[in-house]
Amino acid sequence: MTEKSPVHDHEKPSFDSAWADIGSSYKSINMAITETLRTAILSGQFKTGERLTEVGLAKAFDVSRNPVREALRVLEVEGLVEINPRKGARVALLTVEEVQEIIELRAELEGMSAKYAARRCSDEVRANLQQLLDEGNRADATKDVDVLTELNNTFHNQIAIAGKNRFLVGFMKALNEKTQWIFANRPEPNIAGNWKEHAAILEAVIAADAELASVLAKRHVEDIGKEIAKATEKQEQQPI
Amino acid sequence: MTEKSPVHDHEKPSFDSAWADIGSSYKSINMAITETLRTAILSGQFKTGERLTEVGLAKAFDVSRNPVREALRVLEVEGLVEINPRKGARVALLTVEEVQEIIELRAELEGMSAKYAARRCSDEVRANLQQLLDEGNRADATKDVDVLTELNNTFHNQIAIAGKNRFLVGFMKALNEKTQWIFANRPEPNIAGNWKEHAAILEAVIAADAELASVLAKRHVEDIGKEIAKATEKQEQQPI
DNA sequence: CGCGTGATAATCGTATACAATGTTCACTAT
DNA sequence: ATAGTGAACATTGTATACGATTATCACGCG
Repeated sequence: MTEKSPVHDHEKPSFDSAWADIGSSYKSINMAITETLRTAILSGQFKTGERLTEVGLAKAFDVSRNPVREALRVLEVEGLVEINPRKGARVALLTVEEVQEIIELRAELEGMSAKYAARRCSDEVRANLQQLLDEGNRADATKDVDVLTELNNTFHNQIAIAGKNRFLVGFMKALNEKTQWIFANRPEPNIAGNWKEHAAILEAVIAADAELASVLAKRHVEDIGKEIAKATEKQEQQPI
Repeated sequence: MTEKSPVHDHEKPSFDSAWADIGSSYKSINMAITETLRTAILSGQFKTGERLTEVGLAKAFDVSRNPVREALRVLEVEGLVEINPRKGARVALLTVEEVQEIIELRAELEGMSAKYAARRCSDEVRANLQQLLDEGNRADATKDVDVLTELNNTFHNQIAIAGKNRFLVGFMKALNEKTQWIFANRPEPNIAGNWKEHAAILEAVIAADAELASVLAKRHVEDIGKEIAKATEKQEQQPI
């Protein structure tokens, strides 16, 4: 499924020693299935509410049910799958209230993250952010949409990482995924032209203006929320 | 393992209809093991870094390895267990930096939560909080430590719920668990006498003073952080 | 014609089995 | 003695098998 590192290197047998040491780029089937399923759900390939039977997925991936079960359990914790004992699993649903709550929280955390980033980013990180800003400005000038969407994605992650709080990074990753998921299940994503907002945030972070960065980042997400709200109204439905 | 609801009640066969309908208080073995393991880890029964072999746990619970594997995968997502492919699982480690980050984030989120709670709590919730406040004051007056620790736990959860954001509730639950875990792996928990801080927060929430509630809640967690830092210094070690 | 009812099929929960990989440790050569 | 080597053991990864529960659906009764 993936290439495995050929070196075993006689790493010290101690189980206690920092075993984050590589060697294992090995990916077990359950991990591969987890990732595949996750992206399939987030991209809308699997519709919300769609049933996910173990044998069905097992056949689709041509594996036994065990790795599938483990993947489903993981995705349940992540909130993407809903499992009912002895009933089965399905892609989770998102109510409009939950969508609002996701955006609300994401706005706060993005603001918090930008604040931290502005306060804490080292010269090295600052340089990276500056580079990201330059690339984005170029891509924005030339209307290079592909590069722009790519940069849009890295933007949020970079800000989060610059904030130097692993758990905040994790939470924001989860919320970003959910936002992506929301867009995948709504009409007209239609964002991507908003690099200027990102640029303003980056500039504030680079300038170490924590307060401004925080406000801009929060507002940025709230704008996204308005986009979603508009798109939702245009449709009718509730449980998506 | 648990009593199962005797009624089947001919629930409608539709898979799409709100199937959150009970019927299933059934708890599968993997869920039971997940919960048992989680509390064992959080309470410090399993030391951080301790190895968790599948066969070992399977024998301990007298089940096959499958439910154990699923439980371990779930706990890995929750951050309590660390799994390395083809190496095995062990109870996760917490560095001092991570402890700081947990507290930092918890302080922010607790403040945010209190702010939301103050803004949003309905009359009914307000009444519940008032009752919680009264009970706590009584227990504090009579130095009833058992009741007090109990109330301390419900306090944070109640505030979070009153904030009306499911994802914030989830995140804070995770962070609270981790805080509990930190204390379990440090000397002298030694808190429990701090009901007065809780009381002040509750009063602010009930009075709908969002700003005050937010500041008090944040500071409250920061105080907890100082307790932890003191206890940590008193020891020497790093990776706990 | 609608509604309970039982048989059948689909699906989940768990156990067992086996292959692949990793770890341990005695043994040998230097 | 120490470091390398390889065989035995331990552990994980995955597949298969079987029992238990749930869903489906045709059938007979009112």
